[in-house]
Amino acid sequence: MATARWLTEDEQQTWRAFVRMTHTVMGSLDRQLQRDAGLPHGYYVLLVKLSEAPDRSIRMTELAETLSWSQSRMSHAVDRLVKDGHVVRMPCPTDRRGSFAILTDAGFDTLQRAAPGHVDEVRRTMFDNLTPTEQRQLRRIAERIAGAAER
Amino acid sequence: MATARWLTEDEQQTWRAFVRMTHTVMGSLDRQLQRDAGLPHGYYVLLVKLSEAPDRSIRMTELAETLSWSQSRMSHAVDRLVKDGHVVRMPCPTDRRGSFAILTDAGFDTLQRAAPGHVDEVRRTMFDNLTPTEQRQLRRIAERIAGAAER
DNA sequence: GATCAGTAGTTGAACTCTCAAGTACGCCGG
DNA sequence: CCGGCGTACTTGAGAGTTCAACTACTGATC
Repeated sequence: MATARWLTEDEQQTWRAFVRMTHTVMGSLDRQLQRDAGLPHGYYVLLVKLSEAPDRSIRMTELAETLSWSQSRMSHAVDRLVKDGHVVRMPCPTDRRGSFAILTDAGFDTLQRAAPGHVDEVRRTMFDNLTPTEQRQLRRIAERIAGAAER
Repeated sequence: MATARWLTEDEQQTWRAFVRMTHTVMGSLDRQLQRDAGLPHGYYVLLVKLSEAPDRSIRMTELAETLSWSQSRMSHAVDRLVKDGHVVRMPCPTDRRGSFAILTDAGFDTLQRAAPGHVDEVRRTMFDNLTPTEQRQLRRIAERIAGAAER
């Protein structure tokens, strides 16, 4: 790569602002969810995915793929959620290697209690600071960048 | 908060794209730096800050404030960087409670070796996917959102 | 100069995430 | 029906982060 294509002053500023943005937004969110529901953001998303699935249950591997998590991470996370009573595991009847994670009623309750505060926090940190135009721009940019990484 | 202001479908999509973007970008960056320099992204930034400071040294508290880190996190991080020989601590002569973190030559070398790959990764995941217009838009949005959180 | 709230930093435990193995099962080709 | 390769997890150790003490010092007050 010889002498790398260095960042221009403007790119530098953009990059640092981007990093600050992600840390402030994700940090606020994590703290809010931890405080109000005792869950990190990732675990909240996990529960949301389960709540949206038929029978509130998803195979571990599929869940891991959906969230772009490693199987190991998923296994540890479900361990914790089982301990808390938010989730139960069920062996897969057709493939004895596999198992399902199933959202319990208690888990669903936690989700419902956490959701309003979560939405407020998302609004407060993001949408309240964006004009409709900026929101469209951000969506387009985010989809482009996230999409590019998926190849 | 009564019945919360729910997210519209469009906001929902924007939000999920945003989360995907931050995870893919920050994830790639962390993996790249971990692989090539044995450092998480935060530690890289820490070393960069030190390298930009007069005498390559900064008071612990000031460093923590600059990075929006807790003092505890800073203390643990510097522990690790000292073990690796990237940083040394020096007691503050005028305030015996305080101490400086100082970037060593070895730390500076690590930084210089890591920088080109890091810049490439930033380009690859971000700037290569943005038109100049989008880059301006992103900078403005990021500064706005990051700025709003600072009050 | 004794007191005492505040500041600077460290420490240890609990938690999450990653990475490398390990276990158990499914699915083949021979 | 039996190796052997791939899949679906699980496990354990190591590293980073947070949170709640805790130590040591400063600066202001009386």
